[in-house]
Amino acid sequence: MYGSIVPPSASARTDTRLSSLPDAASPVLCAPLRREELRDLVRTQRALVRARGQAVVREGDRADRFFVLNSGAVALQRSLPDGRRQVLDFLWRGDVIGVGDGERFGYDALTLADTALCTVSRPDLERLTEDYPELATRLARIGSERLTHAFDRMTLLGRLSAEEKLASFLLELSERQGRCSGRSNPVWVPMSATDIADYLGLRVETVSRRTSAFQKKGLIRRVESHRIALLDPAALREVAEGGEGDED
Amino acid sequence: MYGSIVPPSASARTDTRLSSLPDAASPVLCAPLRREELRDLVRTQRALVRARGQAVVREGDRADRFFVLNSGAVALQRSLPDGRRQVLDFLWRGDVIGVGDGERFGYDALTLADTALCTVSRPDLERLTEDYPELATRLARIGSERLTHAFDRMTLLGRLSAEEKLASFLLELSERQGRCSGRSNPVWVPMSATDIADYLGLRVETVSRRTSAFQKKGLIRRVESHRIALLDPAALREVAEGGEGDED
DNA sequence: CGGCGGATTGAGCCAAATCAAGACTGGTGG
DNA sequence: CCACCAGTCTTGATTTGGCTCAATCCGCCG
Repeated sequence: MYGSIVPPSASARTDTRLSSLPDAASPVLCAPLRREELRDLVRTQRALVRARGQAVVREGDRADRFFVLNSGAVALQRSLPDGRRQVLDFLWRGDVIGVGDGERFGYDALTLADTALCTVSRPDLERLTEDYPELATRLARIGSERLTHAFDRMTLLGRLSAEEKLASFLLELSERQGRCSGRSNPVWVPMSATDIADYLGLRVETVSRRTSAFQKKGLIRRVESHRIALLDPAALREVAEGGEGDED
Repeated sequence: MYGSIVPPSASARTDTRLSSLPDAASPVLCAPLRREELRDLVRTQRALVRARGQAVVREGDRADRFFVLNSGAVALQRSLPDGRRQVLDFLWRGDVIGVGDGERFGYDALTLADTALCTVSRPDLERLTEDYPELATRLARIGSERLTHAFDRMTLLGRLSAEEKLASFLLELSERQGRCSGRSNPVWVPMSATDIADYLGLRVETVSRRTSAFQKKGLIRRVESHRIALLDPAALREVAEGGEGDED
């Protein structure tokens, strides 16, 4: 969107050595796994790093592995034969690829920035859930949250205006980054305007125009490369909920 | 849409006596449960019937029960404060409400026609999954299918034209009814045009216009009350996939 | 410094929304 | 049995939000 892709604070350290994982509390702050579970995981997991724009999984791949994001960002997406694209979700540190999926992945997963993840085979995870029943519960919760989020997204895509969509998107980014990394206000926006458009069911130009309009109204401010400050989250919330949009 | 709501073949027989359930193969043809599982279920399940337009669950209700549809049809939906509505899914005989949900339901479930369902409490179902581990697998599969379907729907809502949406909808109805009741061609359309519009992210008038256009092109024909014959499913498929739409 | 890909901005257009009548349907009561 | 009523569907006229097309502009990188 504006500037080069630089992770918010984690710097370029990719942090892929698995041995460092269980001790480091931070990289898995909102991951679904706990220390003792991770300790067992380490035996079977593999770490991997993907540069920006690489595929982690492809639609149709056998879903025989799970992935947990340590850093970076990933987009889940579907592509139509004629090139149209729908971004299904953006994934952040601690998010998981493969939970709640069936036999095969139903989407491509592409990195939006340099990304470090670790991966566990499905049989290994199944074995783990037997040793740690609470883990199964946690995974089920993740699945249900994904579904609830999918319902949110359908409502957004089907019924919100461009302005409402963009406001919702910014607030979602903020909320989600607050949960995962603690810093929710100058929001990290690693994805391109095209990615955002494909997430919201809009075109790039519309995203650009609405972003400019928000900035002109003083609701947001572009602070640096790929970062946006929410100057008036309350007003943004108002816009997102369908408030007239004429009160400035 | 046109005419009164009459279930496709099942007539008005509501079939709610639970004692009849385990023996009758037909009402649960595509249900996730098997005979022996159902036999145990019968001890704890309750049957209920809802007239057209009734709520089965409300958004925010504690998700402490599961529901299985025996007959009829249900819409899952979200409502925005200003009255806008998004239909998340239509449910048919054999479909389940509550699988993959978290602590609380994230949607209203309303009947589109007179509907018979049975319900099991969550603890009872959990007990059952211990006795029949395969049932847990089946429920997981249902959950993953719901998620995949949610991804389909996002793509439809975000990226398809009105014409493509409607064609996809008709084919989905046909496919789903084929799986559940065996009869896939004259499709049963129990929901109102408004419901369809809210499912596809369109307005009623647009649904009506596009339906008329399909009929004029000879792709479909309204055969009777709430039933539509797909005269040329291949052409409909072509339209749904983004075929130009000018070949008639 | 110059070129390239993505972002922005402008002008005009078009698909779907909106507004506004009617027509049909099913249900009700006389 | 029919007339009427309410709700839904259909069709037409018009508006409009977001798309398309087309220049730039800007930041990044070689």
